[in-house]
Formats: sequence, C-alpha cells, structure tokens
Amino acid sequence: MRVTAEAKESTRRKILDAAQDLFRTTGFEATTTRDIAKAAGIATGTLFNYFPTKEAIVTTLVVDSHARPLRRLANEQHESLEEALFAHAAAGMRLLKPYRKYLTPVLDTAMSPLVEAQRDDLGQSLRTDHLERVVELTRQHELDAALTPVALQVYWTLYLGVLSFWTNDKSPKQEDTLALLDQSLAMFVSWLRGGEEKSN
Amino acid sequence: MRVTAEAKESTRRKILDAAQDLFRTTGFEATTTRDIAKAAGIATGTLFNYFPTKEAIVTTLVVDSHARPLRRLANEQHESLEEALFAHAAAGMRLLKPYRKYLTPVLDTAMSPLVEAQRDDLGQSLRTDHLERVVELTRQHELDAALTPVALQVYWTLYLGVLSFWTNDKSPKQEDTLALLDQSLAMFVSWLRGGEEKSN
DNA sequence: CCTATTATGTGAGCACGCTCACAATGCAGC
DNA sequence: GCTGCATTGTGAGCGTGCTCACATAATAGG
Repeated sequence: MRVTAEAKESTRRKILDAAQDLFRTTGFEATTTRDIAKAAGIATGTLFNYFPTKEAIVTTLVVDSHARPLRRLANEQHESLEEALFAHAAAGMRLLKPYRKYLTPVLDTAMSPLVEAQRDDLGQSLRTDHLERVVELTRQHELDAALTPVALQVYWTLYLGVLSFWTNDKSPKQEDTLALLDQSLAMFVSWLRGGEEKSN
Repeated sequence: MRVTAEAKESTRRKILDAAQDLFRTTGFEATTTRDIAKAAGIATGTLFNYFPTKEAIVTTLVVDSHARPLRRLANEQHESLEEALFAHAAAGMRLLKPYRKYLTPVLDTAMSPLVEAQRDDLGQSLRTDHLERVVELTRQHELDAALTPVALQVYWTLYLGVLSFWTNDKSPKQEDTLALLDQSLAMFVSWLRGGEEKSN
C-alpha cells in the first residue's frame, strides 16, 4: 500500500495545482470542475473522489496556506493591544494575499460568521486558530475578562467585514483596507477597555 | 394596453405569491425555479421574463416588504443615540422577520457589504434607506461629524453580522440576536463619541 | 503465481439555473 | 373584421456542479 498511497497523494497535488493555476488565471466561478479535471489529467468523477465540492478545493488551498503557522515573531512585544491585533490580522492577510481575488466562496462558507453554518470542518481551523491568538493577545494585555463569546462574535464579524472589503479593494496598495482594519480594531479594543472598567 | 398590463401585473403577483409560499414551506435552495413556475401556472421561461434570476425573486419579496416605509414613530424622541439606533434596527428586522429563514441569499448579494458587488440595484435601496436614517438619527444627536464613510462601512458590517447571526439564531425568542445588536451598537456609538471628542 | 478483495478511476447522466428561437396573443390602423 | 406589429408565453436545450453504476488496477492470502 505504498505505490497506491503515493499515487493518491500525487493526484491530490495535481488537482490542487491545476485548480490554483486556473483560479488565478480565470477566476473561481469561470473555472469549471471539468476544466480542473482536464488540466489535472483525470476524469471529473475522480475529482470528486478527492474533494466533495468545488468550494472544498479553494478552501483547501486557503487552509493549506495556513499550515505552516506564521512563527509568531517570538513574542515581539507590541506596545498596545491595537498594535498587536493589527499585526496579527495583517499577518493573516499576508497569508491570504495569493487568494484575495477568489476569497469570496471561502468567506461565504468556511469562514462564515455562523459557526453552525460550517458545512465541513475544513475551514473551522481558520476561525478557531485566529480567534485563539486573539484571546492570547488580549490576555497578555489583561483585558481577557471582557472577551465574552459575544465579543468574539463581534470581532469575527469585523474581521470578515475587513476581508470582504479587501476582496474588492481597488485602492493602489489596498491601503483603504488597512485603514478599515485600523479603525475596526481601534473601536473593538476601546470597547473592550470600557467593558473592563465597568467590571473592575 | 390595459388588459395586457393587468395580466402582466397579475402574472408577476402569481410568481411572487407562489415563490413566497414555496420558500416558506420548502426553503430557498430546495425550491426549484421549475417548482415556482408550475405553482404559478406558467412556463419556466416566462418566469425569467419577469425576474432575471432566482435571487431577484427573493430580493424583490424583501424589498417589497420595505415599500411601506415604517412610519417613523413621528419623532418619538429616544434618550440616547444607542436607543434610537436600536429601535431603528429592530424596526428593520421586524419587517424582515417573515423572511428570516431564507435571508442568506439576500445578504450575500443585495445587501452585500461591498457596494460594488451589487449585481442589480434592486437591493441598493435597502442599504441606502437604512443608512440614511442612521445618518439622520446621528445628526439629531450631533455626532454626525464622526460619521465618516469608513464609519458607515463599519456600521453596515455590524448590521449584516447581526442579521447573519439572526438567520440561524436558535434561542427561543432570538434574544441572543438582540443582545448582539445591543452590544454592537453600544460599541459603535461609544466609538463615534470618542472620535467626536478628539475632533472637538 | 493465481485469485479474492479492496481501493481508485471513469464518464454517461441527473437536476439545477437560465437562454433562445419560436409560437401564441393582443392591439392599432385601416 | 382583417392584416401587421409588438408584446408575452413556451419548453427544448445548454452548461453547470455533482452522482453512481461500473471498469480497472493494486494489494493481500494462499
């Protein structure tokens, strides 16, 4: 069961490579599953032996890009929580950058604000990993008491809003997106501080 | 050209009624355009003479529900801006309530956070009308200086996040959604206040 | 080695949203 | 009324994403 396993992995890679290539050049929606199969040199049926849906392919591409978890810059101390969260979000977006143009299907499903909406648990890790780090950073700034489930829900909504905006950002270096991110996080953090004061 | 016009309007209504009925009982995705056509007593081709896409049908249902603009409670004065915005959003959701279960396609397209993503201008009014009232209320509380385009973008993101959550809210009376709305607006308004202070 | 069993590949075919060439219908000008 | 034009209705058919009954290939047991 070694030849088989290798062949299987090779087929999987061929699909992902072909898909990535086509998505980049032709776009997600304009690319047909038949196109991907042909480019990978397999039958359409085979493609669906490896991925349950077309979306699962693009989601896998995105998730795989997060496999090597950005070394967390050791513990590069950021002055403020804003700065730390900004750096964190920006790092996530750096990983997502190659997929920016066809991120929409991933946002709609795998990263949906609704936990219950997760069709598969493929994208689950994107959300939980990101949020875990948010919790960690918040704790470092001793504001974690304010991080209720609702607060996390609000954070994720804001982050998705930023990503969604980013998808179509026409400004030269997407600086509009960074501005939106900055404002969103400033609002979020100052809200956390407010909640904390009350509870003290 | 009277008989014709009447007939046309009648067909349009038959489609909308049939669609609303089927969406409610069967759900948006499980309902086929062929089903709608059959229920309306027309051919599938005819259906697409009236609505360009299946989504346009559900969007039309939602937009039509906003046709009779909620009388604005005269000018029922709310103590705080939070309360006013909460009442405004809650009023919007009261209108949307019949469509809660199949609101997702509308959120994804017509109400998308990306203005550029609007395929047609059908849902445009949903966004602009809602935001106009937000501007108006904010002005009444003399905080409109802080209402930058970015701030409006943030507001709309938060509102969509609440609606998206609402879509799947399993809590008995959707009180979780109201809590989320409350928190989101509190955060937003206190952020506006902060921005205002600086600019004064 | 040969056979039985399991894993993988295949493409015709399904149901869907939507289109288009054409048929039926309604109405104006005579 | 009849004819000609415009408007509305029709359903076979297209291209999707995806499925399934089956073919093929690879491994394990003897």
